[in-house]
Amino acid sequence: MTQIRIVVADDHPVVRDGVVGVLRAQGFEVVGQAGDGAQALALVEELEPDVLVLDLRMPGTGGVEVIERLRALESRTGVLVLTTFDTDSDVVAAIEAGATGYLLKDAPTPDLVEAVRATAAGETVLSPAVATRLASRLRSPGPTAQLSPREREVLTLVARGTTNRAIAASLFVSEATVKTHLGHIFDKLGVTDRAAAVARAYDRGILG
Amino acid sequence: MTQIRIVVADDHPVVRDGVVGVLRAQGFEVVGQAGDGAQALALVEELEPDVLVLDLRMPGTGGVEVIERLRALESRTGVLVLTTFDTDSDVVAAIEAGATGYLLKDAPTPDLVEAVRATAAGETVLSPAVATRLASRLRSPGPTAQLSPREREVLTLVARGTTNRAIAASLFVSEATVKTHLGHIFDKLGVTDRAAAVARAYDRGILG
DNA sequence: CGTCGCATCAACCGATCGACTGATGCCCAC
DNA sequence: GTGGGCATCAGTCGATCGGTTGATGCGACG
Repeated sequence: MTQIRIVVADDHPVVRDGVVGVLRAQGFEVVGQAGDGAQALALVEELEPDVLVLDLRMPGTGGVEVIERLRALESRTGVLVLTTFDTDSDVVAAIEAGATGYLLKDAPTPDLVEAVRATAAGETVLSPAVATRLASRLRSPGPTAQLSPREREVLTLVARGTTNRAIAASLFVSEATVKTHLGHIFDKLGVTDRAAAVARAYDRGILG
Repeated sequence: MTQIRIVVADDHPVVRDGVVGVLRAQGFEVVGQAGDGAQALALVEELEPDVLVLDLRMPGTGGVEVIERLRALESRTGVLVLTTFDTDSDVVAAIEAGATGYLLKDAPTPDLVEAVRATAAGETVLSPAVATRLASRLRSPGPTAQLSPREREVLTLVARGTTNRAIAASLFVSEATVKTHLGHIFDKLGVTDRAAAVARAYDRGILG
């Protein structure tokens, strides 16, 4: 079979070297490395590799944006997300954007190798932890809801200790509006007060 | 000069391989690898390397505990913390426990190499981001204060949306006591309400 | 032995919050 | 063109919160 060609994108040099080393040792052909999203995009467009191993958290152009743009370009490169975090927002955003696979960095090396192979073949691979998270997301449609931009804006201010009145002033709306937003936020997050809402938001990666 | 002997401890196989690869390529002698704190301790005791490259966040025995035990054993091995996170609590705990150096994983490879060399020589090396954090900590003694165990307990319940009265019942104290604790928490975190306190606690790694 | 941090409690008060009900305008998708 | 999500607003009400001041007992540290 033809050798699988790979581009690795991660802003951590150490991690990048590690992934590259592991993949090369397994006989894959690593044709390019990127330290941020923009480089990754350019490399993939130029080299058209079979697989892009991608970290989500990168300075500048983030991983999710990279995936979206690749999909927009109808790239045939499979995207294997390899990241440290498994917060709801990250996972869901990546999968929705069109990631082919999602692996956590604490995955054993053989799993990584197998995931790359599967990604090249167009198969979807998910870390057990990620799969569990997605499954639980499907099970409970209630707390699944995403916050609207305005709601996130309100919640961000709440997390800073801003009072409803001050939030209203800050956003140029009435206090009643702020309260309504907060009520919706509480519903969506399944909590009953602002302190808990902030905590849930952090847990889910909405804030932080 | 004699070759520098190193043990690498990280629960992420990919990262571990990366660090090991980089260090070996630079001519260091990696004499052992560990995937958790207990293994790391055992290896350091047995092999007495010059440097232990240590991830803080590991399952079971965490990095900070490893450092503390090594210091208790009067080990002469230098500890270079190499981790993804730079939250206040992590950094401070590691330094206080006796870490020789503290580097973030997004450090360039040459910096890592140099840091290992410095650590072996007993010098303290800090990531710029970490150094900044420490400096700002010294500058502002106010928000430096750590929360007492009881205060953390209260704050944890607050983050769950628990009401003061319910917290009081849960901890078998009066509501007045809870309020007093909360007042101290607000002072220490430099905030004025519970929502902001929760947010700050997450930012500092106290919660989460 | 004095001091300091921690944990505990009291009582008061004004400000704020969150629940509830009900309503309007907008824009997009089906 | 009808429904649905989003953003906007109103008004009321009881519950709660947060700030304040003051006080006690305890252990640690010097």
